[in-house]
Amino acid sequence: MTSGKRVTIADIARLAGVSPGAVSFALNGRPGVSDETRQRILAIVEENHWQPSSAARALVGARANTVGFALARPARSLGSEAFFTDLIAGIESRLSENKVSLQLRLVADIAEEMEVHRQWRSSNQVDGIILIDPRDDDPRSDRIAALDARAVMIGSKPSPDGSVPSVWIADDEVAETLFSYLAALGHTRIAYVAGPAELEHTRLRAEVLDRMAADGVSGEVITTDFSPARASAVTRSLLSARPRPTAIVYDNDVMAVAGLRVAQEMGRTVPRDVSIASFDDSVIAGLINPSITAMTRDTFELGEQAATLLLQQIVAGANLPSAQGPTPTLTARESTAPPASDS
Amino acid sequence: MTSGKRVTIADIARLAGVSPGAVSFALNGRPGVSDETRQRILAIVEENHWQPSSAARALVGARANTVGFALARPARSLGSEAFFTDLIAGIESRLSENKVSLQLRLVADIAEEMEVHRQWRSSNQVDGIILIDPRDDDPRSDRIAALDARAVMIGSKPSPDGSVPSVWIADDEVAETLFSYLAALGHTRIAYVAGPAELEHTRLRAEVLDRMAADGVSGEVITTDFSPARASAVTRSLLSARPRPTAIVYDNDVMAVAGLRVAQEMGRTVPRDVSIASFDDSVIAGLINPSITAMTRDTFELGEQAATLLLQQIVAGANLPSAQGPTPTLTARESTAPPASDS
DNA sequence: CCGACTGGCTAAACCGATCAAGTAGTGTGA
DNA sequence: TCACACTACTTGATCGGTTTAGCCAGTCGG
Repeated sequence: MTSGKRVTIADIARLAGVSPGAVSFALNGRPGVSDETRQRILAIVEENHWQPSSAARALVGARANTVGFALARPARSLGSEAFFTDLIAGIESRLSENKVSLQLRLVADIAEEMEVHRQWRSSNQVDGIILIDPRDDDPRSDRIAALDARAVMIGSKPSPDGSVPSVWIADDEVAETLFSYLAALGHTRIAYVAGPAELEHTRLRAEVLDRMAADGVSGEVITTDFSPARASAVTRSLLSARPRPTAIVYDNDVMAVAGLRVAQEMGRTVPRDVSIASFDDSVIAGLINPSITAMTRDTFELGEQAATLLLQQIVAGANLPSAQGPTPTLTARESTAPPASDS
Repeated sequence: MTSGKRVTIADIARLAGVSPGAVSFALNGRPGVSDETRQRILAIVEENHWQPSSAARALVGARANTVGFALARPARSLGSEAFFTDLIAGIESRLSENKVSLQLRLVADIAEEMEVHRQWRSSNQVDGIILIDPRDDDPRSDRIAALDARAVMIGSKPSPDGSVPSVWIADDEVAETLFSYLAALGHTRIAYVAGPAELEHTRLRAEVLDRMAADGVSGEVITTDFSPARASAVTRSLLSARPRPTAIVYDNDVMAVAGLRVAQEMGRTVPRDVSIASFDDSVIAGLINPSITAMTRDTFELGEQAATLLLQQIVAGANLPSAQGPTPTLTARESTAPPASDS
């Protein structure tokens, strides 16, 4: 049907009997053409299926209708975490509504990530950038400012003024909710099997547990590399110790499942002998036997909110304030109960 | 530091004392400049951190160094399947090595998918396109040909000549492996809890089970919408029927976990009373108690292979033959055993 | 009745690369 | 010595939009 040649603004102009400039004015809703002419042009555009060339637009510095996301994580490990798929799906879902595409790129480290940001910016390939995994003294924030790019950081707290605004989840509140729930059930010895120590949320959650010593809860924090193997080993030694914890909280659902299995292999009944909970929820956590108590966070919505903030900033052409993301809620399931009176 | 103005080929030309055209020749390794001049130009390029403008390149029809992937799946459900994250990670991993980006877009249906393909093509935004979920009489193949675009289909069989080449996983062989394994254990009544009937691999797998009637295996196929709720309901009725199956195979791990739980709730011991297996593996499948026998496929590598084929086609400027993807292997775990002698 | 202003449009420059065509300058062969 | 080829460039067109400057006709104010 429609053969090779692409329909350009010049074609439309010829058909409408006006100049290319006039067509551009009409299309972009700016003054310079009469309403009558505008309607005629728009009709012809419609009729001939004209599509703007994003390359040409990008060249003159207009919108690229694309947002970039460079991810500095090991590619092989991404799949085991539903987090990223949900996040990306959420981001994309909001972007799609606005006919904006997502440019995804896996990079080795922060240095390469920043290099990619520069390329994207300098060639006008993206209108905005999404950042994740904030760290202390993050070099990316300054770089983004130097590039004069719009961006959002997905993190654990509001950004300081002048740096990249964030969409954040209050990890301390999340920890407060889960640990308090266990304490209210009567647990006084709680172990927290965490991720790597350098992650911000690990620190925030551990601090909450520490503070609960005031309420008579003795907490123990063990950091891991997130691997199920480590989780199994840690669980085994926790349950062999004396006195042993009556509740174990894991940083994610995969580790919790691994821990649950170890407990069962050691002959403990969950939740009678030990309660188990996770900071991360998933479909599986609710299906397993016993189902696992977890903090449910709406990662999809987190992605949507980040995309929304970014799009708003792009339209405004300026930074906007940080925004709090969806608040995780406690989903109590079968794996938690008051501790057995004897222990 | 490096302030606003972007470094263009004209800047480099001025610094090197040559014309912009000469710089272009030097950069693209084509004849027309002396080796000496070329070296000088490249040094200046390096020194001044010149970066090509992809917009300008795209405008003249050169490579965009981007590959497009429009996904017609409900955004909310993507996260529960590790498949997509792994696939995308695999694709991206190979693309990154070649400094190529992935343009991801979620769309509502095939019509919108094709519309996006047209936009991408007509504005030279992507060099190639990835397709997934082939269907009978797929309209996308013709459209891709009309756009004269490079593409790969991720599917279940080699593509017919002239259409979009595929990277495929032999779903019939996969089914053969798993069903035969169960038959060899002594199972003669096998149920298959499948996905939607319109998916190609559902049909292929079901056909394999049907053919096994010749070997004395009576199979039953129940299609679902992939939801754990349906899987639970189906499992409950399967295990209440008489005679009931001694083995149940699920299309993915989430459904298998749901089925396992139902069996346990009904007082059946797995695998003594009923064997359970899945066509899809995951970390969780190996951690759960009992761990679930599954067909392990290397989705990451599948993505890598698809990206490789696509990149090769882009370089060649022509279609290449379909290629077989990584062969899934059986991972036997605790959830399968010979059927109890009585039943 | 003249100048200033305004609405509606055109012409042309521009963005940053690629590439075909053209032009010096040198060397080669008859 | 002239034609010819070859090297090493330069010039200028080109892609498809956006945008500035300018033109013309009509209107208004004084």
